[in-house]
Amino acid sequence: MSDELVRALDQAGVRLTGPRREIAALIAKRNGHFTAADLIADASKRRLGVGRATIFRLLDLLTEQRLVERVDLPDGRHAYVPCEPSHHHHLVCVACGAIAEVDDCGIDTVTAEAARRSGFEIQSHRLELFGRCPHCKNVEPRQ
Amino acid sequence: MSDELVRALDQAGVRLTGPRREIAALIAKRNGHFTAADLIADASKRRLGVGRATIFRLLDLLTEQRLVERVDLPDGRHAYVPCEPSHHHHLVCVACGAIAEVDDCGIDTVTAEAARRSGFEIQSHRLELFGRCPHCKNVEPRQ
DNA sequence: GAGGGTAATGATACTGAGTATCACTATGTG
DNA sequence: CACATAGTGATACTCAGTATCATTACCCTC
Repeated sequence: MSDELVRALDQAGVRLTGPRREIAALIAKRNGHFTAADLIADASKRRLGVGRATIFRLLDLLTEQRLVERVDLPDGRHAYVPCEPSHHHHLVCVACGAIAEVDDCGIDTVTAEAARRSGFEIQSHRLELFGRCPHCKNVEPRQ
Repeated sequence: MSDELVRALDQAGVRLTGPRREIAALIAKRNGHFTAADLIADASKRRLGVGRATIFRLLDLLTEQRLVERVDLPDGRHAYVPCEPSHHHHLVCVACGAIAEVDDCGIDTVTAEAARRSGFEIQSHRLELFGRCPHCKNVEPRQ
């Protein structure tokens, strides 16, 4: 649950404050991606006295620590995904918001080929896959 | 030049208005990516009487027609890139902003593999590569 | 070429995400 | 326990993008 995030924050050498624990719990309670607005809504719904600014600050911190990654949804919104701090890519379910992680199965050959053709020196890349997760695929077979 | 964009707009069955021609010229004059804010600044610098709303509207229209594509920069900003209306990916030079297009050299095998492992049904994907273009690679060899 | 229906425009005001500031609070170290 | 200071929430702000609406100008028809 949220323990994992809290533990990681502790190791990062930052203070373990009440608001941070509460926000971590909110994040743990969501599965899949969420937006900053989601967390702000959650917090105000439960009347935690947590300020908007604190939520944005924690998201920045978590992103810096690579405990969370920012994903740009196809519609341009920014979402966050709690994840392993290693390099990988995300599969986003457009129906329910579930997220799966994939390690780079073969992407390196693609980037190498692109570099060869273009003459660019590639430093980083971002691959995002959008579709339907196993569950949603069956529930609404097509749409 | 901007003729290409204007011609494409004509074919799309929309009106070829003065503001649209002027914005198309601004886009043509930039090479590589640009943000909406760039165009707004250009327009106000030249005292074209073009409103902000019109610029956003034309960007939407161009995006719809696939004459321009939106790229999410690593820092979260939204940029636009004039490009061919076929499916492809972008190489973005982080130093000068130049853009190169690459067709999907092998990405399909990657998405197929990811789908197999995760059970997702993949509908679309987005691959963005960031690095240094051949010119910038040589000018400042490392940084 | 003129007339007219209507797509497009620009001004204005609005929304909503994210940031800056700053006095106050609470954490964890010594 | 005391204290330095990281962290907080309230507030106000900026900036991208959208909605509205009266006015303008395209371009189709004649």
